[in-house]
Amino acid sequence: MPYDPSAFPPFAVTVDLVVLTVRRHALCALAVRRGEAPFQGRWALPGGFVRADEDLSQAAARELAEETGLRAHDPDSPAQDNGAHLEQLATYGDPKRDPRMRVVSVAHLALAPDLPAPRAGGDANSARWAPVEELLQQGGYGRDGEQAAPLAFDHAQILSDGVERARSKIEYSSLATAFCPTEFTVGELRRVYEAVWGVALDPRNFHRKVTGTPGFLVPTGGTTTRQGGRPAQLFRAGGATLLNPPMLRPEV
Amino acid sequence: MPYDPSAFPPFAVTVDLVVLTVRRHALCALAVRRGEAPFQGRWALPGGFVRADEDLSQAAARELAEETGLRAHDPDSPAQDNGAHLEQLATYGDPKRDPRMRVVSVAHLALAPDLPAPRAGGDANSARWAPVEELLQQGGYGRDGEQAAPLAFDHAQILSDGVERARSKIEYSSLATAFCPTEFTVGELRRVYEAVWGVALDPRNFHRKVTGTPGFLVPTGGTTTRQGGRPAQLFRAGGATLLNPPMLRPEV
DNA sequence: AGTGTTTATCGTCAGGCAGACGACTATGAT
DNA sequence: ATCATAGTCGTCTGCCTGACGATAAACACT
Repeated sequence: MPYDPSAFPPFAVTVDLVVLTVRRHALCALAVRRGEAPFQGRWALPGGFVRADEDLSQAAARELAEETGLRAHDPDSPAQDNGAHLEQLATYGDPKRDPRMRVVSVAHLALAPDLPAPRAGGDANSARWAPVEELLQQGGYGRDGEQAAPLAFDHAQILSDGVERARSKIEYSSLATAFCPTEFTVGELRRVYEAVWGVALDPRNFHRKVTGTPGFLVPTGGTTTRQGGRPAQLFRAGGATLLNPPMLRPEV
Repeated sequence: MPYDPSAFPPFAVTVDLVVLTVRRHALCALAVRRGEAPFQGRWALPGGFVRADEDLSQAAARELAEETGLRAHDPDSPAQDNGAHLEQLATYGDPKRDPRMRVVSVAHLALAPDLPAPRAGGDANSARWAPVEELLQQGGYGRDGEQAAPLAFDHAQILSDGVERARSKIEYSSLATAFCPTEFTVGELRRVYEAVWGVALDPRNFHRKVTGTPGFLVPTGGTTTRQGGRPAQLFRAGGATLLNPPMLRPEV
């Protein structure tokens, strides 16, 4: 059977980003305000079309840089620089997910340390970090008394999937360090786990666990008191990516 | 900015399937022989174009049924009928992955019990179950002395990712039962783990573990001697999908 | 200077689970 | 009858975790 270009329907392909960070003890996601129909004025996940000569991961990295200024890690290289972790999440292709046309969106998950205010084309009003609970709740009112309209398109589902991926992945990998600055303390890392999982962890058992896992943390020699209290040792992320045995998420 | 249909490049979107099963103590994948260029005559993963009115999971289920006759489970329903497990794996969109045009492929992973010979349009010579090692090795010769040419396109990468997903997922979920018929013995389930992981497991510890995990296995009351030796109890898959604590894959 | 507060860090102890492995049971094959 | 094969039940030991006590080192008060 010869190749027939009319044998398949054309699609638009986009990348959407779930960019997560931890701010003020809460798991937050980057949201942008839509300036055009459909869903004009509603919050959405950042994203855009994949270009003709671009790989999917390249498109995701480009969108991430445009929205946050972050460079993405190559997932295969050691996590040494200050870039964000970026990985493919899932692909969403319901025929009705975009009322204009057939769009397949390849969602990606990015984890970033706490950043300064987002810059979206210089318009501070069109992008923000919002707690994921606020973005995912149906109805109700957000922190500023603003009506919490649901996210545009199927972005609530995408965000929910991304959060669940992050929650499970910090169990068995060292990914939680992607939420931390280059140097961090055990307590700061513990507060990441507490924010992402929404639970309280025992500081003593947590300290024993993370410092006892080979390759997870590397002491830098320095200390800090930026959290108050007794000075804490500073660490960098070690080379290990898989934690064995994993961190255990407390029961419900 | 108004909606501009020329603002994005058109893509073809396909689904490719990694269909795994366990045959003769080996993890096998379904491969089809390509009848047309490019890669004519080479083995490839089954797959096809997503239709204009179809969701991605629908397209994957349709392709699975066309290739194997299996109906796919709804991933949210209990695994009671004899359908196969089907889940989205990852999406591959390198601009050069198909020399003809820009194709984005949404790969799916299917796990099936041992099946009769595959039927691909009635042509028994164009589809087969092959051990994944054989499909993934570069060069060398397969079981029948046939030159083991690499899989077409980037299908070796897709297959490799699918196998890795299956290997890790049977650790913390009850998915290994998807490789078994409706009723199975503990020994048969253990041989599934051994084939997928490529290791030997202690039959006594394995028996203690799986029968002691609540909701994993439900005894049917029957017994069988189809494996020889002492009659073994028959079980069905229980309702539990997540195993906590997980099965532990032995160290390398 | 002393006291309280906060955070970090070390230790102890009991319970649970996994790996190693012995022992016994119930079939079919020779 | 004996053997080979597979299944099932126990035991023991070591490791890890959760629960918690205790100490250390900073800062903010008074």
